[in-house]
Amino acid sequence: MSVQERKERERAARERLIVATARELAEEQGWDAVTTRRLAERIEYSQPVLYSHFRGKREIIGAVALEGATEMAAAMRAAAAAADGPHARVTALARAYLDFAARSPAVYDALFRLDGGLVFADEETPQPLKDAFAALLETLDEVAGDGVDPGLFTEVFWAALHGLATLSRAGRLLPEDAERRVELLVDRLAVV
Amino acid sequence: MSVQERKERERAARERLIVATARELAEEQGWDAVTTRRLAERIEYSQPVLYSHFRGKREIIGAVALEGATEMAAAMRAAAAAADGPHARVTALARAYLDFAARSPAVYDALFRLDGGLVFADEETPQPLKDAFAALLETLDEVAGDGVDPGLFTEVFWAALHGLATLSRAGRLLPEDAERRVELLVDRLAVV
DNA sequence: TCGATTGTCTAGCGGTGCTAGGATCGAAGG
DNA sequence: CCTTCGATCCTAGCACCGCTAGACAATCGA
Repeated sequence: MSVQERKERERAARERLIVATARELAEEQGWDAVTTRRLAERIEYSQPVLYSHFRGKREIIGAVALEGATEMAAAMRAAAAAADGPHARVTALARAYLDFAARSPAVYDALFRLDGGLVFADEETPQPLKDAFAALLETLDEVAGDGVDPGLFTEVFWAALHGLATLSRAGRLLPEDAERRVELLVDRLAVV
Repeated sequence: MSVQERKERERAARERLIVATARELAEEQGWDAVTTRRLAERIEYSQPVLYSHFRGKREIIGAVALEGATEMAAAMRAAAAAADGPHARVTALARAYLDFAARSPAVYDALFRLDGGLVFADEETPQPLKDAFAALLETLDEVAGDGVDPGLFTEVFWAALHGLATLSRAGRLLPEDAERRVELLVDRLAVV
């Protein structure tokens, strides 16, 4: 059975290569540049190989998104853990979120702007996505305020961050005020 | 000169037809379905005619966006004017914004999600976009709070609304809590 | 009436996501 | 060791995309 195991290992390695390459290409030149032909050429296989791993381009985007969700959750937890006190924790969380969106725009797009065929706010939501939301919730729970459902509060806070992230990147907000916007948002939304 | 005037009128009418048809098609089947071929067929002209009015598909999206910005500004002003007191005004504004995004998703996408070649937060920003931001500012000015720049406050509030609008439509937020999210957002952000 | 200009269309270019079908290669059985 | 056979991969091609060159017809001014 060792032969078959080796093949499966190789196959899994190639799948990781596809996802990693798609991500690279997307970060370098944007998702529009991630065509099945270019992607296939970069991994040095022909196009149909991609379709033996994924149903289509959408699923590849989804795979990048899941990978990104895990990293994002880790980044947010690390930032929150390094801060003292509720207010500082929330600020650090917000900065980490926006930082991730700014540093990895392609991954952020895969997660929240493009259609990666992922299901949200549902039982069938993949674990990494649930976990990213949980990472937000952990820190925001303590500043939701009395009588306010922490889940609801997290949704609103998340939406605000998402709005800042997307509008900033699209050049629809003045870049120099980014930090002031974060402070205003945290000061107003979080109940300390 | 009357012949030339007639021709210009007809040309302008056809341009309006293009924009209106693109919008219709986008609302019916999404922007992906708005191809130059389909659009040309619907207006009963050949493809190249589109390019005698617009540089490309992107500019058509931009035209739909500008049209939408004017309507959105009017809707927000009407909603705010019909409410009494700062808190009610801001709530009405937020509802009007989210309502517009939900009712006209294609127009909202043209405005804020797709690349319509429009410039934001700049001197060259088209008037309808400036005016839509002004409509937000007018109502939010009175609830920005002491020592907070109304423009900055408006950006943050707008970003929050944008986040709610996009995440809701993408199925990333539970639909049934929409109203509660608006209330929470307004209660926290607006200083009355 | 004739030439020039304007307007529109047909046809086609290089690209996209995706797939059918044939070639090739390696593992298992005689 | 050789042969068979199944898995694996690639070539070639589909229908569609945004966009444009160049042919053609209609209209205008001289």
